[in-house]
Amino acid sequence: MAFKGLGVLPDVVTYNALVDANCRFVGIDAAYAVVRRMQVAGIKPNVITYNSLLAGASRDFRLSLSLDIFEEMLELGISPDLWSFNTLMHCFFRLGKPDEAYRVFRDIILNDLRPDKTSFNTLLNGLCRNGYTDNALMLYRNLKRHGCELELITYNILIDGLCKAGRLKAARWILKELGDSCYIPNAITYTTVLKCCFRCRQFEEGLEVFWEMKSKGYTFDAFAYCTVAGAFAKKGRLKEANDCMEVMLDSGITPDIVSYNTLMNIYCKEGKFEAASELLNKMENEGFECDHYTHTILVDGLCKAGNLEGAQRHLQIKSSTVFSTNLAAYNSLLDGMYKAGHAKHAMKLFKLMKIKDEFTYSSMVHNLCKERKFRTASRLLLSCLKNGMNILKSAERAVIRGVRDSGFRKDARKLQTKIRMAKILRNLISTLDSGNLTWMQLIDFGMLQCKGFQNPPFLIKKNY
DNA sequence: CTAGGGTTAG
Repeated sequence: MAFKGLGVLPDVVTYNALVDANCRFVGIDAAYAVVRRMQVAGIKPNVITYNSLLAGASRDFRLSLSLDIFEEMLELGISPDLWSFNTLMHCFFRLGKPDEAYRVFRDIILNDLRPDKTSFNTLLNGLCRNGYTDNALMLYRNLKRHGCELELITYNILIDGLCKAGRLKAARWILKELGDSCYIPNAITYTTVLKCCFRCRQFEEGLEVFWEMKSKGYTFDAFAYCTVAGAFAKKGRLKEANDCMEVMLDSGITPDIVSYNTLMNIYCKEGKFEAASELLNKMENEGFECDHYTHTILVDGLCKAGNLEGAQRHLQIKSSTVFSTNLAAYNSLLDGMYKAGHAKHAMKLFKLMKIKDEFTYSSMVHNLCKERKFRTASRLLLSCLKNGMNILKSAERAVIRGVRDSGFRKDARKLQTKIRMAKILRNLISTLDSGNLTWMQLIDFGMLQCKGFQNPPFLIKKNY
């Protein structure tokens, strides 16, 4: 090895740096190769080595690999520390497995490790992202009540989670509490609130926040610029969206994949497909991999421009590779087909689609109503609700109004009752699924840990 | 070595 020439031999710290760098910049497999090499060199990996691997697998959404790494760690006699558990918990939450994540949290306690601020921040974020905003709020309140020190990041997590769940009032409340705390909102807080305003169609308020952020001298990064440009683009204010991105590029920020996607979206909406294609080349030259946003933006843009063949061709190329499950792109194509007058083809595609979501159904229902096919529309609407999904309120209204106005007042009333029943059933099922009871236990138990009590093993045995 | 913000489809 090169080190030998210097008379210095690499030790575990050297290798750990190498493993972590490989995880971040090359890939988990390359990192694993380093681990094999260090074992050959007679150096034993330690908990830090494995934590790096775990984080790498988690970043790549490779759940089974994370579990393998964890198991391998145990087999080697390396006992996982709090960081290992935090990473694993985060991994499960990201994969939409809150119950597994909860089990990890329990393991932290069972292993006599005290959850730290990161554990609770990860927990709060994971709860929000998996539809447990109420529990997240409860946890936050309890943490506060017990005098736990909160961090700015805790507020940011909650504000974002509540906004994304559409709970604007609660988000505002937390924002107010942040104002009363010892923290000053940072750029992340501002971007979060900005995004929230745009989501709730409070466009002017969003721009006000934007100016306030500027006047307070916060440095704008790609996150802030793309949020604002994306909002402008959605509103159809393409000139302003373009200007925003120009300012960003002029300020010397190197565009990343999201910035390029934002630009691509603007070009497609402007109908500038040549510029879009040039941008695509530029991205590829700079070594960027197009992600499913890029492809969706292109497919949707082509559909809206009336180029259904182009969109279909693009999808076919991509579906042979990694994008066979790009639901958003298929939804775009479905809607585009219908709007272009190919109702039969659209229906065929709809039936072929194995995965559907509320976008799929809402778009179909809207288009069917325009065609005055209210029977089919109401059938689809009900099956959407029965599958546990939401449907756009406007789609629901269109069907009911359509049935009623075509002279079937009784049927319209019947449909309304059916919709109500389907919704009640859906909510019941989701309450059962959420298993609120375990979460309550978890939260009460978390309090004891955070308050500064020693681990009470008797309590663990009693409760679990 | 772990946690937070940005881009797509009705």
